[in-house]
Amino acid sequence: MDFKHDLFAQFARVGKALSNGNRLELLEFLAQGERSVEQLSTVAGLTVANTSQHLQQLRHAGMVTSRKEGLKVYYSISGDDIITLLNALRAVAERHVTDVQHLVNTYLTVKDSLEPIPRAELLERARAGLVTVLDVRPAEEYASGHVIGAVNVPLKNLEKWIKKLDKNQEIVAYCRG
Amino acid sequence: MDFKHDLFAQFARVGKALSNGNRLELLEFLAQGERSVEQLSTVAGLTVANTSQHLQQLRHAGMVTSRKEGLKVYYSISGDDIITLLNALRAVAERHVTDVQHLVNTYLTVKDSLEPIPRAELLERARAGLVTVLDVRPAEEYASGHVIGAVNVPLKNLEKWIKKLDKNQEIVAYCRG
DNA sequence: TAACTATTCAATAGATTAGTTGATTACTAG
DNA sequence: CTAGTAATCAACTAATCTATTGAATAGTTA
Repeated sequence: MDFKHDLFAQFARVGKALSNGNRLELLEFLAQGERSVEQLSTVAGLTVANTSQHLQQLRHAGMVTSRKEGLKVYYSISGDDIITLLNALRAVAERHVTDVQHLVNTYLTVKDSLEPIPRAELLERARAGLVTVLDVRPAEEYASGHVIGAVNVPLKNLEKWIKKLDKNQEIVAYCRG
Repeated sequence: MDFKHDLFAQFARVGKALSNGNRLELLEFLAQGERSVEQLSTVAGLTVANTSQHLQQLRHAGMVTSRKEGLKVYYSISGDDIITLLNALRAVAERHVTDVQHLVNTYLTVKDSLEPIPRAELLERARAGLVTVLDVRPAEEYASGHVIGAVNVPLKNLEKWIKKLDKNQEIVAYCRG
């Protein structure tokens, strides 16, 4: 009876798509909205060809869809369940992979916010797809100088989310370049 | 700035753990409760050494914990967030990987339930760790002769879940051997 | 039509992963 | 102490994956 074996092999197709850091990064950007291959390649620091291939793997796993418009091909997340999956993955990594906690703790402390950006500019940059916004406000558990989690905020929520924050509270965004 | 790169690489550690069908199968069994290496190896059809190595990868990714008691080592899922992650993964695979739908549809139809098992026996077998219980009742969308999803039910929910079902409705369980 | 751009394809080399085998460790029971 | 059991370790081969390179395709613009 190979049914079970085959079934898990198919589940693993989705798992494989998540097994590479660059693909996860691409997915996180795509979670913020539709992006062209070129945008994705520059923001992830990969060659265009390489990016294209990763995107095709993601498409093959059913996690992204593409649409051609003129010269450009725009990729986007293929459903909300993908976002749910990414969130679950991040949650597990943050809770259980000690290196993640270590990384976050050593690179980011509350005092030296990496790059305080005016919120208007932040929104604009996020729209342009050049920034990944990470909510790194310290969690209750760790209030004393260390941040515990970095949570990606999809673009559509960003606007609301910024308004909710105290004007004096800093938002730390991680951006390349 | 390698922070971002490193961070995604760590996230990918969890993804890698999910990238292999055998590991996913092990996780599904573990989702039903604590199991010894030997139990896991027989139920997944792997050698003990191979199973042990997979389990260590899972432990390294923080997804399972182990506890030694006498000669045996018992592994278990390291938190509810792992269950959440597995559910999210399954949901994506079922929705987006067409081969999964094809597999489920060709192997299982409503009429020829693979193995109708008396519910008492089912529960007992599940407790023994020899069965994976799949809820394959047809979803609304596909009501006409095909099942759409196979949902794994953790053991602790199984009892309640069985009671809720109409006595006449069949449960299809997939079991090895 | 010719030049140009964005993306994909195909081939390749190096790195990583999976499964097997046989030895080794840790523990139990006689 | 000896034999036996459960699990892990170590070494190895085959298979798969990643990134790079250069060529090919499809669409646009002059």
